[in-house]
Order: sequence, then structure tokens, then C-alpha cells
Amino acid sequence: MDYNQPTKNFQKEVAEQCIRYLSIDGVIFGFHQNQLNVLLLRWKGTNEWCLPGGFIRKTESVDEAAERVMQERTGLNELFLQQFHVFGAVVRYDQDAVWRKINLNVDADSWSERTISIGYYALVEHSKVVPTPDFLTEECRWWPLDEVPGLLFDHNHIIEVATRALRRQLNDQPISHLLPESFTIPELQRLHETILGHPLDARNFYKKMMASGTLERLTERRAGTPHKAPYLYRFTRSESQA
Amino acid sequence: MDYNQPTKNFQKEVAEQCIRYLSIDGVIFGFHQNQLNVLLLRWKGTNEWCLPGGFIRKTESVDEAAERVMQERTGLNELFLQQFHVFGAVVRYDQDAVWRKINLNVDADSWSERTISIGYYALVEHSKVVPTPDFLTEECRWWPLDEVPGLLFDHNHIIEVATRALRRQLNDQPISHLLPESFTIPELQRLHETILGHPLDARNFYKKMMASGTLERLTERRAGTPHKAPYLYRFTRSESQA
DNA sequence: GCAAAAGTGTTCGTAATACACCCATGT
DNA sequence: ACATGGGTGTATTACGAACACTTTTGC
Repeated sequence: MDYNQPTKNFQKEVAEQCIRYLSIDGVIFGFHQNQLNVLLLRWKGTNEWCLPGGFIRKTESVDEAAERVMQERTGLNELFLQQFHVFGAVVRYDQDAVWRKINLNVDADSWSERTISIGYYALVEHSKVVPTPDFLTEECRWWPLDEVPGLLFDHNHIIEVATRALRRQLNDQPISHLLPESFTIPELQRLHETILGHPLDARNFYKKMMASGTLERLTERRAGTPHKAPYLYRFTRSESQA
Repeated sequence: MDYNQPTKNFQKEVAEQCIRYLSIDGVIFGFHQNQLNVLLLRWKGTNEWCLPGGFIRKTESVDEAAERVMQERTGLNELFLQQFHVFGAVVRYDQDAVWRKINLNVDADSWSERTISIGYYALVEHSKVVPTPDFLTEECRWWPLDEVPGLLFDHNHIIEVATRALRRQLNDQPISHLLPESFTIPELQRLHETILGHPLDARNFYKKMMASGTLERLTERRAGTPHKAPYLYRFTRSESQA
């Protein structure tokens, strides 16, 4: 990559407006074709992928920074965000190796500093996302979680920690943010199965979801399926927030 | 307080060696006389209390910084530490009010900057702690959790979030770090009751603890009690780490 | 001997698990 | 008609909750 004038300006801007040594890394989860996906970015002029991320402006909260970064990559106004871990080791990955991969000349830059990263995960509706690269990347797209390649930095590790946090959350509350407004029970079951990594019994799952009291059946059914048309459901917002 | 030359030197040292805008706040839990306690510091020349905290040196990991700070306040070499939340709002508390309380002249200092704080809680053995004030404080002592006064900064809020995190942890695993090496079942029960905030049934508790397989009964009993001498138990390290 | 805490088993209700059949629809 | 997935009930088991009496010991 040619680290030209615009890049240098970007760096300068970050250095002036943002908090040094600190960054946000985001694991954006989507669910599509019965697979958990994460949104990754391809570094300009390379075939190397990484997580979306960014810096925290001195005038915005950490949550706002995370929201801004995620909004920019997804085109979404609202998204479910969860802080899950701070990655604070002095040496988080082999810096030389990474700089080589992205053709960065270390000596010429201040990038060789350590960075403490606050990890957020986002749960978004896959179909609503408009993947948008940022200043340093030229491609942004979904990757199935189990096909994610070796990433830059320690981003494979961050994805792992995020996935564990997501599983833990699933035990506490049904996850509504990865599905569209209305969905079928089997679709919800596939989602849970995918996150947990093992199959579930349809009858027990149905009972459990009904017993949770957070779902309501709509009058419509999912049309266009090859077989019996399943009912559509949606989460009852009022109850879960009361 | 007289913010004199040593204080200014301290500030200079922090500014040079540590990461700006970022700090550690620690909620150190102890258990004594059937009460959960937290370790608080009294600001020099005032009657205002706050949590132990500190800054992250550029050469140490965030975990190491937290460990260092907690070790300094407790005199302990080993302690159980858990990162639980990042407090990242731009305005976390009424700065003017706090500066007034600690007699700090804002204009003269760089302290008016925002600070992002990484919250850690520590579980320690109450009796082993040697409470030790730091550079800015002149007293360090235990406070029962339910008698904690209004604290400086947003530290009451941080304690609340830490307590919730501690409760969540208790559901997953028995908490061994707040008790001495050997203890009685009723003592362990009081601890659980205190953390959860409600009484537990002694018979069910006993059964559950025995079923967990992480406890072993010692041959000795607790002597010097006014009534029937209870057996001593200890956690079996080997199993819990296998 | 009596007050106070320790130690223990049984019953019950609820929640999770396992399992099988009928229904609706597109081909 | 048939293949495919949707929708539901019942029986079993495991787990947590409720509950009472005997034992020990210091006073």
C-alpha cells in the first residue's frame, strides 16, 4: 500500500482528535443462510483481512465511538452493541509481521506504539447491512464465522472471545437482534443452534420459546416455502423492557 | 490539600510514564464478620472517600497495572482479579463539585481531562490485607458494603456495577478467594448469602456444595466456638483447575 | 439442662430431556 | 401421492425448593 498524503492526513487527524493508545475493535455478527457471519475488512492493496475498528474521539464516549464505527461499516442507524472485553497486553501480536503484511514502514510512522483495544460485539440484521470499507480498506464483506481466514493483528483471538461472550448471553436472554422483525420458530431455532454449536430438539425449543412469554404469533405465515407455511412471530418489545 | 512539589512531581511522572486519559479503578472485596467489605481511601486533608485506582504504565499490560495497584493497597502478592467494565462516558461525574471537595484548583492542573476507567474487582482474604494509602490519600480501610458513604467521582456507581458482576460470577462457580484456606460450611453459606443478598437454606446449601465436588472435609474442626464445633473444609485446587 | 448452632434426608414441584405422530403444502 | 418440513403432547428425569429433628457443646 502506498501510504500517501491522505493517509498521513488521516493519521494526523486521529492523533489530534482521538485518544492515543486506545482503540475500539468490533465484531459484527450477522445471521444468514443458517450461518453466523462476521463483517471483515480487506486492507488496501493486500489480501489481508481484519475487524472493523477505530479510535475514540476526545469528545465522545467510548460507547458512542463504538456505535459510530459500527454504523459507518454497516450503514445502520440502530444496532445492538455490547462491550465484552479489554485487550490490554503490551504485545498483542507480532507487530513486525503485521507491518510487513500491510507494507507499512514502521520507522516512518508512529504506528508501532502499543494499542489497548476495547472489544464490542454488535448483533445486526444481516440483510439490512450495507458493508462499507473505511479509509484504510478497500473491501468490506461478510465471512461465515467458521471460514474466517487468518486475520491481521490479534483479531482471530478477539473473535473467539466475542463468540464466547455471545454464547453466554444466549443463556440469559433470547437474542432478537440478529433476525428481522418477524421470523419463524424454525428460523429462530437455527440461530440458537448456530450460536450454541449443537442441534436442539424442535419440540422442546418451541415450548421453551413459548414459555418465555416474549414471542407473539402473527396472523401471517411465511409464504413461498416449498412446504407447509410456517407462522411468523415477533418479539414483544413491551414485555422484555418492562 | 496542599498540592505541593511532590504532588506535582507525581503528576509529571504519571504524565510521562503512563497512558493518558486511561485509568484503572479497583473494587477490592473482602469478607469479614458476615459482611462484604470494600477497601476505600480517604483523600488527603479531606473526609472524602474513593476507590483505589491508578494509571497504566506504557510498558505494562492493563492486567499488570491492575495487579500492581491492588497489590500496593493490600500488601498481597497474589489476588484474584477480574476485569468487569469500562466506564467511558465523556462526563462521568460533576467535575467541579469533586475538585471543590478535594480542594483542587482546576486551572492550575491538567486534571480536568476526561478519564476512561477500566473497572476491576478483586477478591481477597480480609485478614491478610494490610490496607495501605497511596500518594494522594492518608487513610485506607475497609468499609462494609452497605455503609459505604457518598464517594468521590462516580465510584459509588462503579461499586454497584462490580457487585452485580460479582453476583453473576457466583452463579457460575463457588467463590473461594474471599475465605481463608480452610473454613466451615456455615461460613461459606454466610458468604454466599451476603453476596446474593438473601438467606439460603442450610440443608440445600450443604447438599449443593457437596455435590459440586470441589470441597473436601478436613479432620480438624473449628475450635473455640461457643457451641457445636463445625468441621473445616477446603477447596480442592486440583479439580477446579483440571 | 438449656440455649444455640451444626449436621443431615425426604418430599414435592418445576424445568429440561427424550421421543412420535399428524398436518399442510408444493411438486 | 408423496416428499418435506411445520407444528404439537406426553412420559421421564434431574434439579432446586421446602421442610424438622437430632447432635454437640459452652454456659
